[in-house]
Amino acid sequence: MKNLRLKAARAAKDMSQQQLSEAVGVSRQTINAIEKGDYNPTIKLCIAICKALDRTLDELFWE
Amino acid sequence: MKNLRLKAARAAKDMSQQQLSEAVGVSRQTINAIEKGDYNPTIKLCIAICKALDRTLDELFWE
DNA sequence: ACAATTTGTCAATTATATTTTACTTTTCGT
DNA sequence: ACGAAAAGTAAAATATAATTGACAAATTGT
Repeated sequence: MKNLRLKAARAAKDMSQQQLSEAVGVSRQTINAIEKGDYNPTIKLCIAICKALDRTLDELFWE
Repeated sequence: MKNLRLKAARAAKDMSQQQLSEAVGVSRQTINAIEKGDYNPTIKLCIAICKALDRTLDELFWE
């Protein structure tokens, strides 16, 4: 189950996975894995991602 | 930084930490630690907690 | 078509979320 | 006041999130 909302929100900000990973302080592979959907980030990281992309938890991570 | 919204939402459902932990499939200590605020659950667990308490991520975990 | 950037993916390691057991302290009903 | 349930806390073990390095595949600009 890919997270396409995250991918789209990142695209809307014209950021690469690399740039988002730096903005948020994790590795690029972590962002890639989250978008790919094969794991389960911490809430703290989700919140950091939301802030970097000007979205809320519900918008990017609620099902 | 305690999570008082979580504590309140659980109280509103009249559930003990034990009952919530069982509803969600984790240990009681994990629920306790999240309410106490000294760590950082996974998004998957947060979503399960929200569903058990009929709340959304933004209501319980957004800052 | 070519070069450069971005993305996808893998294996090995490190950091940390979660479990288990166990004990103390609060809270609440009777 | 008493006992039982609920909540708070801690140490050690286990599961898994996240890192690092590296390389292939796909995308984008010129």
